[in-house]
Amino acid sequence: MGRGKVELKRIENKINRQVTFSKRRSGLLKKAHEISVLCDADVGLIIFSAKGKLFEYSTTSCMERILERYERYSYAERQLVAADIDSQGRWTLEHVKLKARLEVLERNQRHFMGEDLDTLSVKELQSLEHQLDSALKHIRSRKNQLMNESISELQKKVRSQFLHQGKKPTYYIV
Amino acid sequence: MGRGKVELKRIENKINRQVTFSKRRSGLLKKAHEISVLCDADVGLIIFSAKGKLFEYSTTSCMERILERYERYSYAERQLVAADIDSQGRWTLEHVKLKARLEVLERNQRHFMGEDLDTLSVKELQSLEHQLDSALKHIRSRKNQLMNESISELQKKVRSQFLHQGKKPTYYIV
DNA sequence: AACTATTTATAAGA
DNA sequence: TTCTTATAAATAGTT
Repeated sequence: MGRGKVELKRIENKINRQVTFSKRRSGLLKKAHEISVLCDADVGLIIFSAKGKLFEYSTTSCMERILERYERYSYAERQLVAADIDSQGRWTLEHVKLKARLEVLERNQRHFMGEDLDTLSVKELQSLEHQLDSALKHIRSRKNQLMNESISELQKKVRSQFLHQGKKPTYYIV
Repeated sequence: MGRGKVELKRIENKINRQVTFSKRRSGLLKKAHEISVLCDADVGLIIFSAKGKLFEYSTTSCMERILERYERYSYAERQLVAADIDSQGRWTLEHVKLKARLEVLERNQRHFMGEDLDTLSVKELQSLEHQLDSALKHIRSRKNQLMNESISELQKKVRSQFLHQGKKPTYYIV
């Protein structure tokens, strides 16, 4: 659709690729919305640009809802092949949901701990790296804040001891 | 795109709706694939038909991977869903165990993401810091390994082109 | 499941 | 980036 045919392969020119991404992204989101309205379907669409920026659409405006539904569906497919979920009732559903969720979290956690990295692509590793970098910044900042607070607290104590009891203050390395 | 314009609202005729769903579904999946190839994007698409049948596409052929990446991005929302699960829960022993584990994992995960640090002591913060530091080392090392492998692969290709076709090799910055 | 008249998406150009 | 426009592609209605 356009002045020329395009081959289905990565667009080498960076500018072009970015422009095409922007155009096709909006087209895709639009069509996702259309099928969901016209045909009463439940759609979830996640797009990460090459740079890692996230775009999303979901019918219910709640992606988590559809992801859960997906997890449930695919987990059920995997684990309960022959089982009839309906006949086992609500407990099974809840259970399956929890377990699916747990699996995702556990896998995630391993990644956060630098384990189980073999299945990740360079792109995914980079995303993880940035996330951890940013987390470390927060952690260090909080740690420094706490340490500074405790230093101030100690200094205050020492000063008041000095003033009220006429003792010579002793300083500790903290 | 067709013999007539269509209004953006649910197609009332059931047959029509189903046919349109089938046509547009394949169009949507195709376009999702195209943008991912052309523009180097990572796409996950989930479609539930009105009847509840699942159709899906994901760039890496591994939906779980992209969902995880998504979860990492939009962490805050997950908390709400977890709360939702809690309120619906069935209090069986198994459930209690699963949920306890989930809670621990989720709390942990927040810490790994540098969130919710207010309740941690200096010592705990230091331990977290070291853990993340070490995780980052693993991640970077794995990333570098993958990148080096792909560089070697490319160099091999370039060399073989040179040897077998008598072409002067061209070197790119990778 | 095919066919085609039209609409829609979009590649290239401005 | 945004708009314009020629053309490719998708698809609504039909067979």
